[in-house]
Amino acid sequence: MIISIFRVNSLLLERGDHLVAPLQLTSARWQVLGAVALAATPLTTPQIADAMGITRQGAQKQLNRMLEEGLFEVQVNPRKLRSPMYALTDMGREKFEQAMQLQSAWAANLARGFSRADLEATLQLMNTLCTRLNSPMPT
Amino acid sequence: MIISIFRVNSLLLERGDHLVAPLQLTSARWQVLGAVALAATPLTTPQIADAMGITRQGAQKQLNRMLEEGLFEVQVNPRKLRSPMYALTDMGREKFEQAMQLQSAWAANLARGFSRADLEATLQLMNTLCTRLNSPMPT
DNA sequence: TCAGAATTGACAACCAGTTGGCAAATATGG
DNA sequence: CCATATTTGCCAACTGGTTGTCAATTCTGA
Repeated sequence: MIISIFRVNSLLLERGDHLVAPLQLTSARWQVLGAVALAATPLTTPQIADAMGITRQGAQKQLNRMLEEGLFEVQVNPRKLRSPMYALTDMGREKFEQAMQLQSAWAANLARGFSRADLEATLQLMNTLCTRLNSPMPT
Repeated sequence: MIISIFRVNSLLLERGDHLVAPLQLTSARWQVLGAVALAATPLTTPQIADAMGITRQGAQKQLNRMLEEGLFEVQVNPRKLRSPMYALTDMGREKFEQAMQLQSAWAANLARGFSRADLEATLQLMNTLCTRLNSPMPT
């Protein structure tokens, strides 16, 4: 099953890349957009990294590039001058909307034939694996 | 659920790396070992890449390094001089055995509390996703 | 208050994988 | 048999992500 997960993961990334390529996006950028779009307030780099489950440096790379591309704008964080908060620009919001639209058709097609219960059972198993993989950290 | 899969995947890789680090392995090398160990006969680079679901260049990189480390040996392919076949050395076989031993305890712990049916249902869903992600290739 | 700890951004080096180009070897069809 | 197409190995550049280091900022507690 682990190997299946590897396989599905790499296929999802590959197909996801193709899906959003017309929008000048990649899976990675799309995830960053999503992290900020779904948050109630602008986020700092470390918060975005946490939300994505990657390191802050990895998130920073994408952020810096997407800043230049005009998808994000920084808001000075009054409490922490070192750590600006990132918010979507109108352009960024629009990109995300477009991506979500493509994605919903794609996901619906992938999920066809599975019941809600099937999907939820799988999701729950995944989440359990997540917590188990996180908890015992025998450094 | 897609995001959960991303999360589980990255955690599995990270933990897998830690698991086999004492053996001077990484998840990637371990997968290459597995591809060859589980095959009936020695494999060529493209076959290994296919088995792993990566490109031949990616597989080649690992193979070249693991050749130097003595985990693999090449057998001249009588039909195709350009494309040697890779077989495990005794050392390579031993490494793989050690990794499998570590892995079985790890996997059992991850899977605790789930019934065989749960796991098989999830596996089947994953495999279905694999085939759906593979089939419609609107280049 | 202020010394030490933790957070954060920037930078560089690295890993795993991809793409693309090239040349050599192999396969295929007329 | 031979021209052409495919497979294959190698090389280089790139992407996304990691680790490590450094310096600047912020937080904490005595």
